[in-house]
This record gives sequence, structure tokens and C-alpha cells, in this order.
Amino acid sequence: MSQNKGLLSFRIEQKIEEAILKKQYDVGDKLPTESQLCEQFSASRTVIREALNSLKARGLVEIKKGSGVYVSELTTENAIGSINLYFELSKDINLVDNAIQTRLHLEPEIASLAAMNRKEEHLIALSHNLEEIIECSIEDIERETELDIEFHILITKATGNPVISLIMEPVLNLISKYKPMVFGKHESLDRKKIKDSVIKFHSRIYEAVKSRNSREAYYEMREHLKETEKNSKEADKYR
Amino acid sequence: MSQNKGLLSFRIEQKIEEAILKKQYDVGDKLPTESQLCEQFSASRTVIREALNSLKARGLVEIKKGSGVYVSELTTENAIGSINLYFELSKDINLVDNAIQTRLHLEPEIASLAAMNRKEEHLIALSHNLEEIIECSIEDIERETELDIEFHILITKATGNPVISLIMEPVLNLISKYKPMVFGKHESLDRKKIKDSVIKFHSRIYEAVKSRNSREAYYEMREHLKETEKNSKEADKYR
DNA sequence: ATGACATATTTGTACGATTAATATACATAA
DNA sequence: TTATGTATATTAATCGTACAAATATGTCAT
Repeated sequence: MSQNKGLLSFRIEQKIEEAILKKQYDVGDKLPTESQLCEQFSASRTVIREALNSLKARGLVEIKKGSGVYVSELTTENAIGSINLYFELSKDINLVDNAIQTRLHLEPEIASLAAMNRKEEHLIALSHNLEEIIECSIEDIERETELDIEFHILITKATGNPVISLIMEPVLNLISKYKPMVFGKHESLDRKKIKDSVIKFHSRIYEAVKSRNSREAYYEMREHLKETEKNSKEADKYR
Repeated sequence: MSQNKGLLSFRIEQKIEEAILKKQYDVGDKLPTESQLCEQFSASRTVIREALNSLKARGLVEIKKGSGVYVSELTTENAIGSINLYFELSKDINLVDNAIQTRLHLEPEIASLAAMNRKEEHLIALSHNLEEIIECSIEDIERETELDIEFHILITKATGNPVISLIMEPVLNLISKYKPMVFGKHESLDRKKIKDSVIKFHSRIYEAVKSRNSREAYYEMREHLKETEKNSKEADKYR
């Protein structure tokens, strides 16, 4: 019928996406049924389903069997999922270094902001995290890594600025890519030293945030990340 | 056959994704044909195609008609596409403010890094951008916005740290969400004032980066963004 | 070895049929 | 009236077949 560039299903996908972007359909709204969309776009159900499937894969719509297709709010998981995957699949050997440098230069200011804006709920979450990492077995590197990441994510959340949390989370998730590497290069005695250092700095940062001392939060975070950088470089030597 | 939770196509999608994550298939590799995957997973071609289609929508594979399905490298566009969409669809009335605050607190340090690490190529791109925004018509708000965003993206690239560029780009793209709003609230005379201010600060930042003066780059970026924040708040008053 | 052509392979689109989950309307009971 | 259960209709999920269109492969002549 129409002269085309690209796949039919893709063109239809874009048209539906455009309608959503233009608020022609709002969050929660039900899209026309597959059969109706077939008529609307003069296409087979196959291509309509492929278009809807793509939108679903990207988190724009939710499809309920027996009910219909609904516009869904993009979740933060969806938003940062792609960037996490991008880092995960990246073969850039400098990725870890770049992530550490990014943290070293941006996180102190974030800690400073956290000290200014934190609420009671953030302190509760942070102190709970501290307890957990202290109690965490020295052998359970995976769990310790999780808690380490969580601590720093909690700090971003304490800023009260969701944009900061959103963009920093993928960078912080990369900790799981180098922390086990660092630990793997050290004997258990050294691992204990490193863990103690982490706990020491996390505690200091927590105290600074609690007492709304933004200068100190900045300073301790910076020292913490310098230490992280040092340990990473140490591990690099033996690579 | 198998007791299931969730959709068959989704389960297969995850299995294929897992295989890619585990480097069972590397970038560029050809996946089995649809028919082969049908046998492998004992499923109809329909569900196999839906699984592949989802992976394609997320940028993990490329499908070539008549040829096959290939593992593709995730592009940066793909990585930040979801987060851009997330911001685009966000109804958070504070989103713009949060983005400006994020820039105000993070970009000065980024400018400082740019001054330290910039290469000749970055200076060329930056000066070209400056020329263009100077020559840009005062009426062409859309173009000016594009160039404004580009300037700040170029600064992030001058840091030499792709992680910083990646996470800042979605935040910078939000400029297109508030700059026209700011301009819309001002008479053309004021618009000229704002544009002159932008050019003034961009020039100063450029000079600081060029002369590797990181302290000055930090300072001028901060002043620039304070101005941005002020203008945004002005526009807010009349909202 | 190279290029043209015929053939095979592979994905794109279409249609029809059946299954399973959900929504709706209605009848029934408290 | 309200609540609950049931029958019915709607809708998406899966399957299978068929053909079209783009690509890849092999053959043959030069």
C-alpha cells in the first residue's frame, strides 16, 4: 500500500509511541484492542503484536492477557536498566577506572548535599545499613558488596534529588565489578583491613550527614574514595 | 510441558539474554535461526520471534531479513534512551528544578576536569559550537537550545571520561524542557540579554578550559549555572 | 579467479484456530 | 441492598501454515 522505509511493525511502533508521548494516551489508559489496531493501521495482527511487544520490552506499555494493553509509567528500573546493561556488556578496559574517577569527583559534593537535605528516614536507613555491613561475614564478599553499593545509593537519596540518585545508581552498581576483583587479590588479613576501612569511612560519613556537617561529609567521602582508588590501583598491578 | 510462571516468550527472551551476558554469544555472532531456536526451546516460531523482537527493542540484537539474528553492541543512544524517555514522560513538577540543582552541584567539578584533560579536538569542537551559537538567530530558540546542550555535552566529553558524559547527557537534554519555557516568559530584549549572558559564560568557560585553568573553569561554570537557576526561578514566578 | 545467474536460506507478513486469563452481566443468597 | 458465585463474552497468548522479500550460497561460463 504505502511506500515504506523500515519494517512495518517498527513504523507502527513509532506511531503508537508518538501518540503516547503526545499524551494522546495517558498513563493507565487502555489502548485499542489488537483487532482494533489491526483495522486502524490496516495491518495484520502479527505486526500489531510485534509493535506492542517492542513497546512492552521498553516499558512503555503493560499487556494483560484477557484484558488489554495499558500505558504504563516507566519505572526507574526501566530507565537505568539499559545503562546498567551497557556497562555490563562494555569491553572498555578503562570502564572501572572511569567509574571510580567519576565517583571521586562527584560523590563528595553529593555527600555534602546529603548532609544538608537528609531527613530522619534517610538516617534510619543508613544506620541500618551500617549495622548490617558490620555484622556481615568477612567471607561473604557478595553481600558486603551489595551493602556497600546500598550505602552510597542511600547517600544519593538523602540529597532529596531523584535525578542525582538516578544517574549515579548505574555508576555505583559498577562497584560489584571491581570490589570482588580487589578482594580477590588480597589475603584475608588484608581483606579485613579493607573492610574495616570501609566501615570507618561509612561511619564517619554517616555521622557527618547526621549532624548536617556538609563540609565534613564532603571531606570524608573524598578520603573514602581516594582509598578506594588506591586499592583498585593496587589490585591492578597484579593483573 | 514445563510448569511456568510468566509468558513463554519472556522466559525464552531471558534465556537468550543470559546466554549473551555470559558471552556464550559474543558481539557480532550470529544466533541460531528462528527454526533452530524453535527446536531448541520446543516453541512455536511466534514466541521465538517475540523473544527476539524484545531483545531487538532493547538493542541487544540486530535482525537482518534474509540473513539472521546477530548480537549487537549496545549503543550509547540505547543506553541513555530509556532514561531520556523516563524524563520525557515524567510528571514530576520538580524534575526541572532537580535537574538544574544537579547541574549546579556537579557541572563545576566536571568543567574543572575538562580543563585538566581536554585535548585539541575538544577545543576545536567547543570553538565551533561557540561560533554557531553567536551566529544563531535570536528568534531560533530551538536551535539555540540545541547548541546550548551541545556545549555542555562537549565539556563533559573534554573530561575524557565517557562515564561522566553518559550519565550527564540525559540531565543536559532536559535543558530543552526549560529553556524555551524561560524564553517564553521574556520579551525579546530580555531574551537577548539572556543569550548574551550564555555566550559570555560559555566563552569564559571555553577560555578557562583552553588555558587548562581548572579553578577558573569551575568558577565560571558555577556562575553560569547560578544565572540559569535564577532565570528559571524568574520564569517560575509567572507560572 | 571473477562475475552473472539460479537456487536455497532466512526473516517479514498474513491468516486462521485454539487456549487461557480477564472482565462483564446476571442470578442467587445473605 | 450487598455480596458472592456462575455463566458468558472479550482479549491476549500460543500454535501452525503459507507466502513474500531480502540475503546468502553455490554453479557455471568466461
